[in-house]
Amino acid sequence: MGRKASVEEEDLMARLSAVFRDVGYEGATLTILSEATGLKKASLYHRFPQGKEQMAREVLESAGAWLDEHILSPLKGKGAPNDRIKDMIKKLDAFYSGGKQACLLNMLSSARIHEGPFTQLIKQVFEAWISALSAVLVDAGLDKKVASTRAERAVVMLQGSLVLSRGMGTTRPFREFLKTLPDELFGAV
Amino acid sequence: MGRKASVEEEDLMARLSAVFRDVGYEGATLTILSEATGLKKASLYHRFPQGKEQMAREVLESAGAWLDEHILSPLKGKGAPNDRIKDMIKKLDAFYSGGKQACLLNMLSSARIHEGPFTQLIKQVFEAWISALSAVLVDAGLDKKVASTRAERAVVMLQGSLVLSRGMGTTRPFREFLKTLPDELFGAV
DNA sequence: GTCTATAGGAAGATAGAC
DNA sequence: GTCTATCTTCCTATAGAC
Repeated sequence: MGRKASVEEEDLMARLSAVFRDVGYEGATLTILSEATGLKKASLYHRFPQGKEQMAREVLESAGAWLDEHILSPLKGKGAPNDRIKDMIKKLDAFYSGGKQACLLNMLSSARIHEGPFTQLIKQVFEAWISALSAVLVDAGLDKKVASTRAERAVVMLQGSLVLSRGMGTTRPFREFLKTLPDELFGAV
Repeated sequence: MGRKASVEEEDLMARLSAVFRDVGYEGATLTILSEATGLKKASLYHRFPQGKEQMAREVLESAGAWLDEHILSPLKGKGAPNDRIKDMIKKLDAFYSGGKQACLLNMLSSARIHEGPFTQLIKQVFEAWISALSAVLVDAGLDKKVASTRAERAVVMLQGSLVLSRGMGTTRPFREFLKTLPDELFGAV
């Protein structure tokens, strides 16, 4: 881990990411991105020769890598399934700032850009997420089909709770989602 | 119903709405809106003197009114709760084109616009929706608190399933949501 | 690698004819 | 009410100094 990404690089990505998560691809102007990073436009173009599209793509790739390292890998660990889920919930809470920050996957999948270079990447991240969650449930003894259905439903509820949290101006839906997630997954309803 | 909105007016709103649902507020340029409606920019400004912001606001109000008339009112009808939900599901399927079209409430809540004039409206629509759903569940004999929780969860899953459908390039999550909705609401899990 | 300055074009918005 | 033509502003992107 951290094999090549320096701290400054990670910080740069985090700042760019925050903008895209706030206002989406079209809403993220170079002026805003410049202010958020402290780098002038020309400096951003030095780092990202292909401009905003490259920024969004690298931010998305970076988020995918972060998810893989901090969420999906631990999910594939060797603790009890219930503990692994609890660990994930803590990470999710931090990653989405308790429901105050939106998800890149949602905010970037509306890009008006020509047939979306993000489309495939977004799809892959969703699939990897569902797949990893499903594997944990299979470990917990659930039927493969049931595990798959519940894993996808968990991701659906994560996304939906973030949408409602933003739209209703309260983090309650997201917090409620995190609280009920173990039961939703393991079926103790 | 239909007390003042002419057919052409409704059609205009539907076309504008389709654009905002596809590409969001920032992504919806006047050029795109013009092409989608068949009206030149100046004609759009004649109808909407305050420009794009007014278009988005009226589209949102129009959608709220549509929801109220075609979804929430029938939900408050006098049939069996289960039938009322089934009726809603049919309407939702049509309204979201089987999961192919996104929700305005999600696509417009990212508007980079100054503190969002849509914020309050979006919140109201979410609340009205949850409230109406909750009332049906209370009619069905559920505890008020439980009804409220499940109603909100249904809206969460609606939004989440639309996000996943768009992001994964398949309407399956949305269709799956519609299929399981009655059980999710009435608790026959 | 970062900056100031600016080019070039697309965006939102308006004037005025019909 | 709708149009063509135009204005102004903002945005993306580049040139070139340091």
